[in-house]
Formats: sequence, structure tokens, C-alpha cells
Amino acid sequence: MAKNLTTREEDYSKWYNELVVKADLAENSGVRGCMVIKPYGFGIWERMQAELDKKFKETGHSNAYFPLFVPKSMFEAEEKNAEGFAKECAVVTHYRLKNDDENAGKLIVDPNAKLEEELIVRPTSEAIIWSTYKGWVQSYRDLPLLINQWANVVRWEMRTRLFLRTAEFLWQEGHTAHTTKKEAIEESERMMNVYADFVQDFMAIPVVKGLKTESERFAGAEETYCIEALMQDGKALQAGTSHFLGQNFAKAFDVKFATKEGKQEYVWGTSWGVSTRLMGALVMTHSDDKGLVLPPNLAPDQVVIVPIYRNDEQFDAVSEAANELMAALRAKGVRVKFDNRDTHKPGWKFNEYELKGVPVRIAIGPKDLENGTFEVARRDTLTKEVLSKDVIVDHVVGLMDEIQNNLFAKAIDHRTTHTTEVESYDEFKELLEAKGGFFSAHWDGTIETEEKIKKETKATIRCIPFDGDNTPGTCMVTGNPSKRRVLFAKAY
RNA sequence: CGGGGUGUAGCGUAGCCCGGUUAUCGCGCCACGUUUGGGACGUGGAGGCCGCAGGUUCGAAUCCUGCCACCCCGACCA
Repeated sequence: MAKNLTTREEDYSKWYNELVVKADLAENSGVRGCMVIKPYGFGIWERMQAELDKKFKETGHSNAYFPLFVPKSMFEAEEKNAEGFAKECAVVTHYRLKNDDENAGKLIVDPNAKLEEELIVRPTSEAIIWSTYKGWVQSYRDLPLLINQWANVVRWEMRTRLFLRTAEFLWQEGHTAHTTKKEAIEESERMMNVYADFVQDFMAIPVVKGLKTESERFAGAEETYCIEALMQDGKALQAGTSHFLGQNFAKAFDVKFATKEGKQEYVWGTSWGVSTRLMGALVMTHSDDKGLVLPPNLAPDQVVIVPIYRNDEQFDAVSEAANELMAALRAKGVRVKFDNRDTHKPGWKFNEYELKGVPVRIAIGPKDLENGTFEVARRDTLTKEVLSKDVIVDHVVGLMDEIQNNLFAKAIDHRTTHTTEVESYDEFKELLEAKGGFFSAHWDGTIETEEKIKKETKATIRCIPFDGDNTPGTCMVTGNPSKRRVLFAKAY
């Protein structure tokens, strides 16, 4: 393992790539664009899953699982959605290999084993799920249908980066069906709020809730709700989306229900998802030049205890104190690891756990035993203090909240100082390059203007914020009337 | 998918232009000893289809062709 990370200042994107690999989150695999998520990275993802899954259950959803493959004819049933994903679909055309007669030991695709109908590897599951819902829904009594699935999906991306954009990624996708438009819209908004609460409270990442413009909307949706986060380098990252699908999929897959009055009506749908991309957001929001910084809620190990000793007697004495402390902390619900490996020195371990972002490190040595103290180091502030036996447990328990809150506060502060209200297009262009971040500006609401801005500056409208400034004004580009300010940024 | 770059031990690299002893160095790894409060030191050792496949040549890490993977810049995207 190399000793130092490239700094964010030197090369932000290199820093990110190195950090993800060196902190043991993930690595590239022998398969183009596909990553291996390593145990440490997967441990963090599992914590996200557990919390989200709990929230989904609390809001009435149940998990189910649908197939990885979607027959082409089924996939293309909802035209807009199919078109939107067409360019990035992996397609299965054959079902068998055979020995290559001209090349001993090699296999070739058996030309006689061509599928009658190609199978699309799901880039998202609306098609297969709605074709299934047709059989599940007959009456208003079957509604609402509130289903979530944890799955992998494949989108054949040209340029990939670990977690941020990979050809295969893990996510959850919720798919619901409702009797009324109002109920479906409420569901879309509810799930956007569930995501926002999760990302802010659990991941300590502040987000802006809003609505996507028509051009940024999910293909096949009537409306896309989103949460947008701002990374340390001033680029925005879409952290989650929730779609109101109207009756588009119901009509495409003929999902109708009998109302109380006995009339046949199409159901109203939603879908919503967050992915392993959140891992990228986590890294780019909190981490520093020394490595990963994890909020306590997500850290697989919240506290690590490092023993310091010169001989077996000291090790035994220190271990006893460590085990005692570990038991006391665990009793309070803190996830603690005692690193009693004799194969690495304390200094090596200190660096290792800083790289891996463990929130709190406690060192115990002979001096501490003598004085009845512990050395406590915080990963978020990189500060150390010596605490007495009597207060250590309460203090560390308190640190969990304190660090979680501090990380969120720091991220909020970064976003506040990197959100700029601009009045003119010149000012926008200048500050976009000089400063980056979010820009709150007036826009005339047309696709043409949005396109022009995107072409000229690479910035896009991240969202029309819900809690933004709703006072009318004039578009910074055309001078035409604008109903409200929208949020611009360069995005991942 | 277009342009550019890279690929040599687990990691980082020298050598490649200008083909020719046993492929360089550092980290890591293994053994033993001394060490242990911020990435220890000494001694000894192991580890290489020079990305893969062809070709040119008496001879290829080095030259040529194709392929694969990764990185950067575009187009596309969560």
C-alpha cells in the first residue's frame, strides 16, 4: 500500500479513484466497466440497505424479486422508456456455447442456439414488473400495490468510474400502483422525502429536494422528483430519484382495475430508486486527503481500540483494559473493534484506520493503565484528547452523535458557501468556472434556453427546488419572464 | 463510440526511441533477531508467460499488427 494519497487539490478525480481502492471499498474487475465491491465497501452498503429497507417497510412496502432478463417485445412496450434506454442495453442473443473445432480448448457461441427473441438485461425493471402487475390487479381492493426490489441492473456506459458510473450496479427500485393520480403523486413525494431523510440523517449529506425539468426527466415518467447533493469539488450529484409515472405503464401493459362503481380504469404508477452511487456521494462529501471519513451511522466499525505495549505482560494488561472498555461500549450499542494484531505497529494502525475512515480511535498503553486514562482520536477533526476511565464510555457514546452532526454541519456549510445567486449570464459563466457549486438563477422555462446553457457551459438544471425562491424575475439568458429561480450546476 | 495515453513481481517504477549477458530500483511479502505512544531496523530469502495473441528477426520487454483492460478529453448517462 502506498503511503500517501493524491491530494484533492492536486487532482480531485485521481484522489477519488485512489481513495476508493486504497480504503478497500471496491476495485476494478476483469470485466469492462464492472466493479468488485470489497467486504469493507459492501459493509457500508449493507448498512445503507438495512436502514432504507426499514424505512420502506415502515411506509408499507414489501420486497419481491423480478427477473434479470426482459424479452425485447416486453421491453419496448412502453415506447418512451424503451427509447430512453435503448442505447445502453446489453442483449442476450444465444443460450449455448460449444467447443471450437479449430481451436482446441476454446469455446465459441453456438450459431444453432440463437434465441427466437432476444433478452434485454434489465437497465431498470418497469417493463417486467408492470407486465406482472397486470395479473395482480383486478379491483380497487388490490390497490395500492407497494413493491420494492433490491437488484442489480446493467447500463452499458461508455465511461465508467467506481461507484459513480459502472456498467452493472446495485440498487433498489420501488414500483407502486394506485387508484388515483393524487395518491400516486403523494407516493412519489413521500419516497423522495424518505430518500432525503435517509441521505441527510444517516449519511450526513445535505440534499436539495426538487423537480426535474422535462429534458432531465426519467423516460416514461410524467414527473421526476429528485434529491441533489453537492460534492467537495463543486459538482452536483443526483443522489436519488422518484418518478410519478402517470398511467403510461398501466396503458402500455394494460393494467386496469374495477372501481367501486364497477368501471374499468388504468392504475397510476410510481417508481423510485437509489443505487451504489450513494457510495460515491459518501466519499466525495466527507473524505479528506488522509482518506475516508465515515459518519458513525454508516461505519462498519465506529470505534477501534489500538493497544500499545512493549512485552507480553503489558499486552495482557492493556488487553484486559481494552476488552473491558469494548464490552462497556458494546453494551451501549457502539460497534467496537479491538485490533490486537501483533503483526503491525501502532503507528501503522493509526494510518490504516484514518485511511478507512473509522470515526473514533482509542489507544491504550502502559501510561494509560498507570493514569487510568485513554487516548481518544476523532477522525472528523483529527484531534486527540486524553480522557479518564470514569468518563470514557459516556464520552465516546456522545461522540457518535457529535461526529455525525459535525459532518452534516460541515457539509451544509460547504454547500451554503458554494451556492450562489446570480442575475446575469456573464456572472453565471464566470463564477461557474471560478468557483463552481450550485447556482440559483432565473430561467424562462424553455428547453431551448436550457440546451443553450448546457452547450455553452456544461452546466445543467439540477432541479426546480421545492423550498427555493419562488419570486418571479427575468431569465438570465433571454430576459424573458421567469416564474422562479432554478438550481444549476455541473453534474456527475 | 471518436481522440490521446498507459499496461514490466501484490503495489509503484527503470529499461523501450537506438533489439543482444542473469530485466532495474523502492515498498510490500517470507524467516530469524532486535523493536512497539504516528507508517521500525538489521541480516537472509522468495516472487516475473515484460497485458494477451500473432508477426518481423539468428535474437523481441524493446519493432509491426490485432485484441483486452485501465486512465484522461469529447458525445451519452443515475
